[in-house]
This record gives sequence, structure tokens and C-alpha cells, in this order.
Amino acid sequence: MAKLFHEYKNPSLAVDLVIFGYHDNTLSVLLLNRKEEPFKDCWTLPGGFLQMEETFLGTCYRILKTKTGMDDVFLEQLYSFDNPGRDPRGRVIAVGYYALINPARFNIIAGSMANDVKWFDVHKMPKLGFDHRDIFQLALQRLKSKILYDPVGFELLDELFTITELHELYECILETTIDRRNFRRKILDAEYVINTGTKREGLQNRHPELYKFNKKLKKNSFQINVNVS
Amino acid sequence: MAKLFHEYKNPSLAVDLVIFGYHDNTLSVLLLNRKEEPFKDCWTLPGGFLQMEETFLGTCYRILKTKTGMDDVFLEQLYSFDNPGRDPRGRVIAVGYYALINPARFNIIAGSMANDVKWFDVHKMPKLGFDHRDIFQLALQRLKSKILYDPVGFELLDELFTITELHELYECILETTIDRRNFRRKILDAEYVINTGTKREGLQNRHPELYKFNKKLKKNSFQINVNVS
DNA sequence: TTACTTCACGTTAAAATGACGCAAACAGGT
DNA sequence: ACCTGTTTGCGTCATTTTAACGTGAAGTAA
Repeated sequence: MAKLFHEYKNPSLAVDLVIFGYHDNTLSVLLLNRKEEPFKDCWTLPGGFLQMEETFLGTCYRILKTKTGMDDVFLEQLYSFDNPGRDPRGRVIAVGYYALINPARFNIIAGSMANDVKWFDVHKMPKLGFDHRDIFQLALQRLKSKILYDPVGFELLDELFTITELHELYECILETTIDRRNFRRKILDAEYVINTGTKREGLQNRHPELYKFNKKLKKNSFQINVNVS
Repeated sequence: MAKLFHEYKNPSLAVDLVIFGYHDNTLSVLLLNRKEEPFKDCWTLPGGFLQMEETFLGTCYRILKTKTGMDDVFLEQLYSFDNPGRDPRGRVIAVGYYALINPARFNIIAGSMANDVKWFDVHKMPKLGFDHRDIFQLALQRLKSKILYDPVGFELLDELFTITELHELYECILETTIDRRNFRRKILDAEYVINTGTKREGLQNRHPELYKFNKKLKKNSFQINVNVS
């Protein structure tokens, strides 16, 4: 080798996060308002550069911790983005991850945060800096297909939830109507959830039963069908 | 900023390819025997470093061209690998891609190549250098789940093929038996293929009809079911 | 009590699936 | 020309799954 291994010039490596939260029957994404160039005053996905000794997940948690105060959330790698023009400062590769969190767990609900960190309804997204719109859209698409066969919905809900709440979550994410009774049957037959025997008390009508996620659920044991548009 | 943007030290970025080929009812992967350290004389996936101005696909095609003489193949990004110890030379991030090719199109069939480039049956893989076994296994898993709902099988076959050939491909990749007649019905109902009206002549018994892939096939129009182990 | 809402559990017709049967088409031998 | 063995293409049918919808019990508010 003519040069030493690390003397070659390498692209920078960033990790960008699509953080999904569900609250008040709305699926939202957490965005940051940038204080520096490039894209100063633009909304962007939270992100950061990979440190030399860091893993992707290490970077993810560092971003989550410093910018939002969160930890211990569902994270999954999405895709790596290599468009040479995606960052005006130079060549930056972005590894996209998406997170599913329950905003209530972290006391960060829509509107309650600082001016520069905000939840946006996935249907009311502002213009995003970099190629973050592409990353966001891929993440949303991934989430939509994932909940059809993988029980990730509970990541967005409280520990205990009703079937109706799970049903509303599915309708919200998939942007379609799913028959209430067929949904219940499918979820119960698949043993997606476990009845806790308790009921939600309060202002509602008939008190619904509370369920929790069945952690022993085997993979691919259910498949929701929807009319894909 | 204290430093100029590109003065930060960055991990190197490599692209590694899992190249699948199907021949004689066998699914194989193309491996390279390394001539240099590290992993000298070990079998590894073809790979290369991302050049500063290059896209991932650019790197993929450069590797394909220089090491195997191929071009114009199906390629899809698989996953990015960040294990800090994966390359003994230092920190190297690998972006995995997998390719589906028809070996016959490139006159490279099992055994016909140089000593340092060879097809290996996916069931008879040698020990691999780096973390390439992980990359390979993820690619195989991806392929297995992908052919269940996405018509990628034809990428591995000739332009014209019989239903039986497609059926054998599915059984080979999924490592299971699928009822011949039910498979035919599903593939035809989904309009996965178009009957060309011609038949394969030759040494066989009843001459089977030749089909080609239906390029206008809409997404998610079929779903093969298998007994997952 | 009545009116209204949600929740839990059924019912039924239509569609999809899985497990087969069978005859036509072909090669090769007698 | 006839028989034999194999592959191919099409069909049948019992069972399962799905989609669409009914209904009464449990609760709140008036």
C-alpha cells in the first residue's frame, strides 16, 4: 500500500433519526430547528456525526439523550443515503434510523417543548433541510408495512392499552378504516396481546378491558390486510 | 466551527456485495480469495472502498465490472454494518448490497472461473473473512422473504422460462416443497408472468410453455405462503 | 327511566388455500 | 404402430380465512 490506511480521504458519516410519536390520535415526528448553517432556521431530523469509536446505535442514543432527553426506545436501521449533493458542506453519508416512542413516557407532548424542538403531524410536515424529506418518507413507508406483520404498535402506546386504542393506532398509521370487530378477532387470535383482567375506569361508556403486549409472541403470527392505495 | 469540515477523522466506508447466482438447481454466492492481508487466502465477499465522489451503486458497479466483468444486474441495499472490530486495519463501515444475476448471461458458471473467484453453494460456504458471514446470512434471509411477495425470481432465470423452472427456483431458495399445481395457479392468477406462446423444444417429455416476466405487474399482487421453520 | 355511546361477541356468504386426481403431450423402446 | 414412463396443464373439493355486518350488555348523561 502506498498510503497508510487512514490517510485516504473518507466521506463523513452522519446518523439521522426519524422519531415517531403517537398522541391524541396523531402520528408525529420530532424535528429540530437548526441554529447554524447550512439550513439555518430550517426544520431537520435530529442527527449527528458518527464518532470514531462509536456504533450507529451509540450515536442514536447520544442524539436522543442530548437533544430530547430520551433513552431506552425502539430503534431500527432504515437505510443509508449517499446522494453526493445531500449536504452542502461536502460529502456526507447518512445512516437513517427510526425510533418509536411513547411521548407520554418522556413528558414531551406536542407543543410542550422548546421552540427549536417540536412534534409535527406526519401530514403537516414543514419543508425539511438536507434530504430529510426522503428519509422521513422512507421511514413512514417502513412503519406502515412493518405494523402489518410485526407487533411494533405497542411501542407507541402505554404499557396497558385497550383494543380500541390499538385499533385507532392502526387506522391512524395506515390511513384507512379497518373493521373494528375483524381487527379485534385477528389481534386476539394471534395472541398479540394478553388480557390483564383490569378495566379502564373513567369518563367513558362501557369500561374496556386493558391488555398488555404478549412478549412471547412468535414472529409472523399475524398479518393485517388493508386495501393499499 | 473550530476545525474545517473535512479535517475530522472519519471511518472508512466500504461496499460489500453478496452476489447470488442460480444454476443447476443450486443457489450460489460469488466469493473472492484474498491475495493480501488481512484475511490473506481467505474467502470473502467482493467489496471495495467508496471513493469520495462515488455513489454506493457506483462502487457496486465498479466492483462488479473489475472483479467479475458483469454489469446491468439487479442490486438492492441490504444493511450497513458498524461493528467496530469488523476490520483489523481500523474502523471501517460496510454498506452491504446484494445482487441477483443469471450466471449464464455472463458465461461464468460454477467451476469455470479463475482460482480466486468462485461460486459457492449457499449450503457449502467456506469460512469467511471479516464479518462477511453475517452479511451473507442477512442477504440470504432477505432474499427468502423477498421472493414471497416481490417478483425478483426472474432476475435469476433466463429471459424465457417455464413455470416448472420458476417453481424449482422457489423450492430451492425457500428450501421447502411447494405444491406444483397450487404454485402454478397463484403465479398465473397474479399475472406474474406472460405466456409467450412458444414452447421449449428438446429432450424433455411434454414440451412446456415458455413465459416471460410481466413488467407491468403491480406491487403486492401475490403472496406465496410457506411453512416457515 | 330514557337516550345514546362503546364494547364484546356472533353470524354468514364469499374468497383463498391446501391436498389431490387425471388426461394430454412427448421421448424412447419394442 | 403400440406400449411405458414422465412431465405438463387443468380441474375438483373440503377446509380455512376473510370481509361485511348484527346485536345485546355495560356504561354515561339527561
